[in-house]
Amino acid sequence: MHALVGDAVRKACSELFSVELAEGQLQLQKTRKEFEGDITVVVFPLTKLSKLSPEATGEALGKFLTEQVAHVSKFNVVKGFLNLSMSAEFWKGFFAAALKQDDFGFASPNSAPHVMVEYSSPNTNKPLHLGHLRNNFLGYSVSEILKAVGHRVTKVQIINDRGIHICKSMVAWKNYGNGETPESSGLKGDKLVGKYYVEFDKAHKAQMKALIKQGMTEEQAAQQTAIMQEAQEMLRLWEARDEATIELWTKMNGWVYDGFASTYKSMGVDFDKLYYESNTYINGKEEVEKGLAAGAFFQKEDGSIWIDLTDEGLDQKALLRKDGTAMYITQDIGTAILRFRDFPDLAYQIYTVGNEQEYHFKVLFMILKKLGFEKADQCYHLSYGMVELPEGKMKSREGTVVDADDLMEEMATVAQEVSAEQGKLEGLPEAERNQLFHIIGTAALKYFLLRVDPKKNMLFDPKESIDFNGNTGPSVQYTYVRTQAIQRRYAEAHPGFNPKEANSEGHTLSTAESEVVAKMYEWPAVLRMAATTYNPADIAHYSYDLAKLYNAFYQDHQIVKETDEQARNFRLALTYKTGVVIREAMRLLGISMPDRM
RNA sequence: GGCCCCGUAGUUCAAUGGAUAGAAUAGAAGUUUCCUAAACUUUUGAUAUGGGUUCGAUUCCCGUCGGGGCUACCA
Repeated sequence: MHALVGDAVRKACSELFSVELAEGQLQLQKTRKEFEGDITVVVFPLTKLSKLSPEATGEALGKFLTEQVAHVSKFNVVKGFLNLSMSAEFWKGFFAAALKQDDFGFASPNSAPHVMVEYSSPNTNKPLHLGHLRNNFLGYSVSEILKAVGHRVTKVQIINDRGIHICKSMVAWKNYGNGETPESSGLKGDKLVGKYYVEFDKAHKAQMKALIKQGMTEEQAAQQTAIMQEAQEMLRLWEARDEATIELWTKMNGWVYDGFASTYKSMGVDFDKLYYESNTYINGKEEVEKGLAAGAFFQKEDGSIWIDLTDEGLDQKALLRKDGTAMYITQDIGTAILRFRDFPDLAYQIYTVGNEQEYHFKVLFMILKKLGFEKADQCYHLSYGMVELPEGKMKSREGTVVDADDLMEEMATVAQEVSAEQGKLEGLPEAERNQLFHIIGTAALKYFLLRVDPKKNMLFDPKESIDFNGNTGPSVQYTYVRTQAIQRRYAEAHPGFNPKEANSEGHTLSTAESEVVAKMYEWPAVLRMAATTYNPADIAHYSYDLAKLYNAFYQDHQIVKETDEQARNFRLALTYKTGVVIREAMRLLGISMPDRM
């Protein structure tokens, strides 16, 4: 429609005003719903060419377009806006074509370049929390959206399994754990390890207090506590491959992975390949050595290796410690290069990481460039905002962290309560019901987190449970369930009915019907936009809009009971296709559709 | 201190420089002898502030005020 009208307006301008439109002078937008029409030409930019008032220019264009262009049936001019209406045949023709196209809106698989999407990337010393949920849902959804527009996608995560943080948990477990295991305690593995991370912090704080009393400054004390020294010693032992340390490390990380696996399963996300920092940090060290030899980096007297980014307006940045051990950024250098080596056809990679690390990635990409890495420009930081609580940022020390498992479970409970209130699902076996509650609960959560522009910070209030009414996941699910229920009902009396084949040639579309069709028409463009901006929120909003229009249509149209065969066939087809588009759109958000609820 | 991001109905979110700033929720008023009311209909209510650019600014530029983040030989 845009292309059709765009070309026509260009032609009109050259014939009416004898000028060629420059890029940017042609402005087309969807007509606002207060006005009559489907597509609007913004006339202001054209007045300079036409040398007429905005109104007169609009009238002239409108007259030309309705007379000369097929499918443009009517026009009206309001101020400087030319509203064009497409003909009924245009909408019916579009719907008939879309109906038969099972992959309507989607590009064919592997028709676009191979991309890698990194997300999740947890530390292995504590359980996943609300921030990880936004990260995982976003990364998973962006991957699905990229696949939908034809990319081959490899989903990965880098597991931060190495470093002082895990050593802290290890020391605390060794000192205070009495051999406790997930089996003996009944705790999920990641929760158990997280518990000892907190234990470490407690002991460390207590020891600091004592040292400060003896006259040390806070900074000194933080370095000097016995337990901190022990953790640092453990890190040294780990890098030296000390057998007992590696054994403990392997065991505790194993517990964490078991815990994560169950959380990921509950979230409905997965990965094609895992990278472990404990492997990639070695590559990073090698790359840093190479860079030093090539003169990209420099070494300080104490032996530490740095990069000078002051020319770029940034600071100097350490890349390797004086004792030669790797830092966070060291392994990131190695990982980036390793990934392109693992997948030679990789066009680019996307890092789904919070916006507090924007500086880190800016520096990382600059380092890669200085190293002469040819794919340095093919790395993109998909930066997303934090999830804030009413009292501000989540802080594990203050116990204000919202745990991922707890939250998902709570959402399922709310789903159960809502369902019970309305007396639904009573005949269903318990296992099936619980599965439904999980599907509905996670839908509410995913939609809540994905409907917001990823770049923006957002607020979550744990005291107010996430809504199930209005612009929410369950509400969209409900509409889908409605489309399925109607089709089931019709099939009872008419087995073998195929909405794709049913004849509705003679049916004239009502306003509500054509609004649903017009919204459906937008789907391919919405999907492309979401893919180019890495923004699942576009898809969430679209799904809700479509569901809302369908519900309005449903409200005052008979479907199964409609006596006119052509009208009934059309409405059944519309119901079928709306269901398909909603299901596919929500699938791209990682939200699955129940058959009933 | 320096750098970056954000201030939109009571609240949570929308709005490629375009029309009368949209939704949801909360508040008010309605709709179930008819395919599931997690729905539908009506209604109240907002661009922090002062300038500038523009035919036109929530959007772009500058200042002020407010909020957040980064600025480790932590990850």
